[in-house]
Amino acid sequence: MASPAEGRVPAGTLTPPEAVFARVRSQTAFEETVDQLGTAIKLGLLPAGSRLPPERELCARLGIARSTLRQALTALSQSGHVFATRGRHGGTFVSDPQPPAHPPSPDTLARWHETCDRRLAVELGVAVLAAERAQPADLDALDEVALALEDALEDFPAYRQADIRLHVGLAEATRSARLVREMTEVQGAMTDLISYIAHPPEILSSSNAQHRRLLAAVREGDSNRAAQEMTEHLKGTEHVLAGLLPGG
Amino acid sequence: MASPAEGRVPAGTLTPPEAVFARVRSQTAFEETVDQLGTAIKLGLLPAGSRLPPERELCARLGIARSTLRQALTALSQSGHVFATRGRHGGTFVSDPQPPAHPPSPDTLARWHETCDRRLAVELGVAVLAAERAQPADLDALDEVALALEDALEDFPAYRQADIRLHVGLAEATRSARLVREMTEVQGAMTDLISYIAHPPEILSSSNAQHRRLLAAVREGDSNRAAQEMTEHLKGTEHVLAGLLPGG
DNA sequence: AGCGAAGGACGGATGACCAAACCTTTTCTC
DNA sequence: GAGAAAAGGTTTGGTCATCCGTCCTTCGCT
Repeated sequence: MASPAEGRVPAGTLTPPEAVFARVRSQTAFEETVDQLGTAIKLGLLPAGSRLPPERELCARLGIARSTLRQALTALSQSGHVFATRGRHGGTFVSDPQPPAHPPSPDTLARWHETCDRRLAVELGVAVLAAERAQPADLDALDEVALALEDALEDFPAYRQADIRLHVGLAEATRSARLVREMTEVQGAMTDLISYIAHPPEILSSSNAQHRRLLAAVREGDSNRAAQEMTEHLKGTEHVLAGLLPGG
Repeated sequence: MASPAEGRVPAGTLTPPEAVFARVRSQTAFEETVDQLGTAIKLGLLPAGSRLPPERELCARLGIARSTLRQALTALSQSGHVFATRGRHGGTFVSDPQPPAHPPSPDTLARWHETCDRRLAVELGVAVLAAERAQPADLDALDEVALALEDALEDFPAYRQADIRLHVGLAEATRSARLVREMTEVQGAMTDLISYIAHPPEILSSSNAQHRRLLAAVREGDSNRAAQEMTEHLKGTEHVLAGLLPGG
């Protein structure tokens, strides 16, 4: 290496992290829109039957052209996730019921470890910040969701739905838009992994106990304990996955 | 709301999170490349004087066309961060010395809170996973960096440089490419905030004590304590920022 | 002298995205 | 019943980022 300024490389940094030259691949606006809206629907953040804002308003909010938004909506309607009606009081609506979910792709399955790692980071950050910042009103809403969870031990779709609301709600309590967004992305990825494995009520029940302890720690503003409970909670689902997925 | 399927919206989800309709803005490949390489240079991951891979190889690694890469390299060379020499054994090199850094933009300053939140999540996740997964070789390398930190109390640029190597090294110890990438992004954002504020040796010294405790916890594989030490460490810099930046 | 490896420059093809206008359907109101 | 209003649906044309391939220029090594 005959570089002009030789021999100044500190030991240990001779090889730059691979991340430096990693693929820089930006999705198109179209793809991002499909993902964002599709995930919101999949997670129930946009409930079945609900109406999306009018296209002319929505494209402004998303910061894209109407034609681009329409491409995304066309894709979502072809996959059966939304449908549109014309005329006054028409609009684009979330289908009810939703089409059956696709089984996870081999690619998704192969990267499940990465997904869990990312989830750990997001959820841990959320737990700590929520413990510091959650307002009483937030906590009351979260408690209500926790109650719904207790009643859904036998109905996994309903359970998962409430579980998502709990985790996203916790993220909202941090008042960080970024964390809310990352939480929804991560929950979307987790849903892809989770939906195809069995969830006996006993596991959901112990998961609920962890939820309760987590919320208690958040209510007390004890961020260390919140982080601890969250770690334990996540390890639980991770162990379940490890037992059922390849390379566990 | 005269939707076809009325009255099915669960209480508490009547208003979908704003994140659902948030701007979906993808950077261009050109911008992402400038950011990725620029950040790596700014952080010293690509040390001053070092040579980048040949353009024909680099564009393949980054997954972009050569002309796009050249746009990015042109931008970086116009800003003085790199320069190119032609002919055999020529190449693109990181400038030495680097051009002076720009002062943080008002926009960056206004969002410093968001940056710190994101940092918390990434670093916390890294701390926990590093405690679980770090190999003895990783730990030895990290200890070496920690030693360099001790000797740099009076020289902030050198200190910061070693600090970055410590945090990125910790991320590498998690074996998660994603976390390494997020760590570099976050450190880049933090550098923008940090470089323009005073850092008395006493603060750096107490920061070093936290580094030592953190590494000890990681070495013992005690992820809870690692998370705790990391939280404390980050709160330190956050308090310093809060005292000096608007809206603290 | 010439070969080879590097950066540098050009030109066309493609596709994503945007902007603006216009059409069609439906329902509400007068 | 005749608009008016509010929604989705359609068309068109243009801009710009990006890709791909080709060729040129420089310059150290053999």
